[in-house]
Amino acid sequence: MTVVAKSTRPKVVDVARHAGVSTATVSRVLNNNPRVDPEIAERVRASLSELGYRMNSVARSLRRQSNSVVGVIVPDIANPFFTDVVRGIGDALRDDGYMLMLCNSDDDTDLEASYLRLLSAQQVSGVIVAPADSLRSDLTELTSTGVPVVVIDRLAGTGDFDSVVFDNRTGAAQLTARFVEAGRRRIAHIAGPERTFTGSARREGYLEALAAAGIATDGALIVDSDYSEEGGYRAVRELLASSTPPDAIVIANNAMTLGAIRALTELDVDPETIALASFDPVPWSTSQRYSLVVLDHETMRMGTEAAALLVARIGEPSREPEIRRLSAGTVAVFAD
Amino acid sequence: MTVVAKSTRPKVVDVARHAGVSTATVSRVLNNNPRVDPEIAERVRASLSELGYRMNSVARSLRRQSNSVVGVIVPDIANPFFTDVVRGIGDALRDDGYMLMLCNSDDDTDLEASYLRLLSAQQVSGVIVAPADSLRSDLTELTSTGVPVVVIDRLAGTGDFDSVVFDNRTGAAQLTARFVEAGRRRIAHIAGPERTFTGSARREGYLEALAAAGIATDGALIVDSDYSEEGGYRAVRELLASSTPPDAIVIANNAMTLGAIRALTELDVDPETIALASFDPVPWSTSQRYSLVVLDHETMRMGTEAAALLVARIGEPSREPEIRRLSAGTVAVFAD
DNA sequence: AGCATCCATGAAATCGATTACTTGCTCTCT
DNA sequence: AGAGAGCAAGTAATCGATTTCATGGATGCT
Repeated sequence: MTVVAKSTRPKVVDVARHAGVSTATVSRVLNNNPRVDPEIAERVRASLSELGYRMNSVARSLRRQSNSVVGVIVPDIANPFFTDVVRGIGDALRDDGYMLMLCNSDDDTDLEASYLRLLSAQQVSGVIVAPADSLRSDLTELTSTGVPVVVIDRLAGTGDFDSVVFDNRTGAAQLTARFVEAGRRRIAHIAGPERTFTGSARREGYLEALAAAGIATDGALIVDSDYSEEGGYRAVRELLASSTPPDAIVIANNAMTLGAIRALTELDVDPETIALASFDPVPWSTSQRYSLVVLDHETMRMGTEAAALLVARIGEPSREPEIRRLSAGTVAVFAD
Repeated sequence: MTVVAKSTRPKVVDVARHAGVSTATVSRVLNNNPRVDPEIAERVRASLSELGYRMNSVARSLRRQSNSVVGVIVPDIANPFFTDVVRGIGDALRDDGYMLMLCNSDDDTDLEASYLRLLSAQQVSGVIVAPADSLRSDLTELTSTGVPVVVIDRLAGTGDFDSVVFDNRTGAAQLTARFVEAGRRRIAHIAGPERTFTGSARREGYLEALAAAGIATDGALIVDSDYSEEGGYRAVRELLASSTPPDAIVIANNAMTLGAIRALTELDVDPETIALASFDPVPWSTSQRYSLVVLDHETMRMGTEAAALLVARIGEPSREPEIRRLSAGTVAVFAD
């Protein structure tokens, strides 16, 4: 028989009135402050649930000057690599009571910058960012206002930030060496943009492995591309147009690998004549026609490590910045 | 030669002092209120940029009683289907100045409920949720506190919410009919959970198409599964163990399709003897061995429509709830 | 008994931006 | 000229929870 009251959210002051105590006491109960009479605490808790009290975190954040939100900026949420990383971050941070504010920079530095500003305005506790470019300058805006930042996947400028990256050079060298051991000699590389951290490191690893094996570098076997599916597609068509086509290709990321496979399929290249190697997870891939090995980074781990670094920095803002290099990873045979 | 001041973020009152005006005026300038002298506005803007003022959105949200944040809850961010939807939402809402708070419910109703509470506490402007289950009760907690909600992909309870869903029944019927026309007769169905909206609708469509074609339903050809890759794998092994195996399979989602392909590959089934049809995008898939058609929903559109509905409801909270049924989609030949 | 301690509790300030209300000036119209 | 409209700008209240500081009662110690 209760009258349906205008459903306005009860506030601490309402609870206080209902329980016959002050707002301070209610707040103490809400925050499990032990300095409160158990009996009164019980009464407050009763009022709390009777009135259906729901905390207003905005008010709390304003007063506490801190938030339980962490911003995450990735270049492309549709890329399984970043999806995995985000999952890792989310799972790890949930345990510490943080929520994620996810932003998709689309590899656009301006958009990224605007998200950084927005996140900073939201007073987030910290930001984890996979930079669209090597944009040290923009990140300093955050750090200068004291927002903890962790950079992932690609390093930004010098080592002033906590970072988590893979050992891309060694990884690329591993993949390349694998081909060498298998007797391949015309090993091509579809490279990521030279200006990107991962692109240049992977290229270096490839070159290094060739040098170590005493195989001469052939400029025609290195195609600069842009990490896109379409880029991989075009690169393969370019490589195969040669009179002396490659017998193996080390491809710098997963999207380009898909494009490469599409091109091979379209050109109906004999699977026997070519082998592929790629970086990053391609969990939804089901190609079984062409030989493909991928570097199995522990992708989610990049997320959990980043989360750990961020939590550490939030707890101790003056820590020395730390760069964690995750080992190159094991080679996973995807199709052979 | 400037002394590095303790980098404390300037507030409106600081800007006001610096520009020799009141905080009200500064606020008016910040909000582009036209009722302010252009000259003074200019002076304020100068102070604003000179001091490097950065809005504190938490304070603004508290005062305005609204936020420019929208919560999004999906069962699995790693699923390309939801990734696309989230992209659609994000792109659409960015234009309206909203940020996304992304939550991964992992198909766990409890986790989902806890996220709903958190989002509500964050005073988000609205929530877009793909329910883990048909959990009407939990969503009412949001609506009762007046938080606009849009339900996507799966309907929740009766039509009390704005929703965007695909016409799953018709879609399943289309896929099935396609097989019938191709002369297939033993058409199997790997079904999603009966209790899910999509699972039951897709099953109905399958049955409906068989009935329309006058093909008797064979219970042995319908395998109940759980939308997981592993579930699809097991289902195919079960179907193929029969003495009269199917010549086509309509599979209720993308993850199960991957499992199915894995099973077929492992069993080395002759691609000529079986054809597959599936729902939802599998953008990273590159299987070309088995014939596969997928229903090409406009997945991102589900996101943009949801965003549009949400914005409409935020603008007019008393709107009549609206259910948008996106057409079944066109059949896309993935590999044939 | 008398005084110091301790501690539960409450009153009120606080976080930073917005905005209802007020003030006082200018301009117009009679 | 004087009343009233119109408007820019300022003062102070406000959003809701937390927290500092003050208060008073109970306990312990000499």
